[in-house]
Amino acid sequence: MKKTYSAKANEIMDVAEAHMRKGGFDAVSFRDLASAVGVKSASVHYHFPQKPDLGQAIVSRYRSRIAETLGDAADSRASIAKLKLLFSVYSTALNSGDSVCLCCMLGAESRYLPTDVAAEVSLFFGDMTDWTRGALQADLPKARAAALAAHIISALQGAMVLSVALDDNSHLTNTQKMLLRFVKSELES
Amino acid sequence: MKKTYSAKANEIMDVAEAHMRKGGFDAVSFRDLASAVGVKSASVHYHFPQKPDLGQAIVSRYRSRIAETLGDAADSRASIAKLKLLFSVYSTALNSGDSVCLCCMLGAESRYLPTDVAAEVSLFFGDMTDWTRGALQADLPKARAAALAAHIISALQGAMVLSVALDDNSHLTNTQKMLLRFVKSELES
DNA sequence: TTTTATCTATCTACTGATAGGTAGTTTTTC
DNA sequence: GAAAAACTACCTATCAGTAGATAGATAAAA
Repeated sequence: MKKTYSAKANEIMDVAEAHMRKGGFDAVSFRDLASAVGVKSASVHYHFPQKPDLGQAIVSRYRSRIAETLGDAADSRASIAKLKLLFSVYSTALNSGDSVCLCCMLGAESRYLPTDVAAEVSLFFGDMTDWTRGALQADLPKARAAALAAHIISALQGAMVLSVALDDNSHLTNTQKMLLRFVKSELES
Repeated sequence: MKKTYSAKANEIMDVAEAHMRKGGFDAVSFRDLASAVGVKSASVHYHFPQKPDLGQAIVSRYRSRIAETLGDAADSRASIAKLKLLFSVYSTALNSGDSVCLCCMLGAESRYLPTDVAAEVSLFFGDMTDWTRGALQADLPKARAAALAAHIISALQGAMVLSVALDDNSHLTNTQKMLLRFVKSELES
């Protein structure tokens, strides 16, 4: 199901993704993208006929990339180790772009996005909570794991917002510490 | 320091705030605002000369409104009661607008906003973490209260994003339950 | 010969912003 | 108290800039 794109299309998506993370869906324009990758705006339309096509493609690619990094949530690694891997994905995202994660940005704008794009964003959050639930499931009752997983993803997303808004990435680190503390106490009980 | 605005200016701010919560700063246009309140776009410029003026005014008004609802964090109410009041502010915001809180939206866009607006958003998060820290300070060491407060605000913000993106407000409720559980265990230890 | 990837040129719609005008109200001055 | 000045809250008209999108041409590659 994973679509492939030409090198130029990927280059366009790279620029668009970085820009979208800072200012949202409307913040990227075909003209800006074009000049950033050295073509004309009509050529961007060749690769992505409409803007929602571009948006959906970016989010979809983003999902695959993270899924690949996280791997299988049901494998033999310890729950805490998996959690730390999840944390590192968020830390990397924040540090490597000086902006919130793509889907945090687009998620906030959900009510305003083309439906195809919003749907893909919704799938992303499904991916993340599912994976986290899977990572905790070995050590917790199913319902507890699900509730805890949703909470973890929420907290991480929010911590990115504060980190960016206050220009202080320690908010993400702080929330990761708190979550780890909480999860450990939950695993013990 | 609290600026006052005419009835019409407030009406403009109401519409702008609601719209900005859904699509961010760029999603509101002077023309749309004007037609929504029954004037011409030039008249909106009369009340708010430049768009950043409007943005800052909205966030500033938002801050005052919430500060008034929360009251004094250092008064005699119990910590847990104060926390529940904080939660209700977030629940109300989510339910009364079907969108994330204004500063969650603008906070994510921080890197893209006019500096005056971004600064005001940053003050909002300062308000919130300060108040929460104040609410917890009677029962916790200072540093612990500060870290916990920042975590609570982060988690609540993120839960709003998931609630909107997944069109399921139980994410906010769930995170509030988890936070309450965590805070109670911290107070006991 | 068809496909791929680009171009030029253009369209309509909308953006924030400004200049300058007009009633109606308030405040100041004589 | 009346006239003059100033202020408030709007208006019309317009500007330059940018948005997404399309039609049709071109050149190279498969």
